Amino acid sequence: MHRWLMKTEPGTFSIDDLRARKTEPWDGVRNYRARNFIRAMQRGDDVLIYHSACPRPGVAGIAIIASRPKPDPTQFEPDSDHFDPASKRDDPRWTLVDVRFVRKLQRVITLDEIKALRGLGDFALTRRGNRLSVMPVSDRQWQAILALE
DNA sequence: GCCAACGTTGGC
DNA sequence: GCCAACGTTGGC
Repeated sequence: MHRWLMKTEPGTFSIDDLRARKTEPWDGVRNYRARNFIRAMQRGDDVLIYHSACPRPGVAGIAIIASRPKPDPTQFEPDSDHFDPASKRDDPRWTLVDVRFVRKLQRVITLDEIKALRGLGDFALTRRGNRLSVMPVSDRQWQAILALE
């Protein structure tokens, strides 16, 4: 069992959207490191949903992984923003999982608060200049962040 | 294989 | 809107 953090821009798809949709295929990840984390995911893994590129960046809710990793269909759709003409049907380059809503936090745990935590060890979210949209979260990180709620 | 140019992310 | 950081592309 693993824990993860997945970023989303709330102006495009927020924790409220996920609540309304219940389960959402997490398409459009086009970064190899992020993809490799997606490929390591298993049904039932816990996820922090993080709001980025917005006035109050931070953790906004909790979800779980609701499918095995599978090919992201948007890579084969020419009209999609995520179309990848180099990806092959018999060897798809990009992978997604279904993400299921669990709950919205009572408040957003902001990036500033998370940065102020100590003793979290190495954490991609607070590393300088990090742009990774899917990353692992340790048990200690998970508990420390949610303890702020 | 190197590296400059360019594009994207995302905090501020 | 700015800009630092980082990934990707493509010429050589």
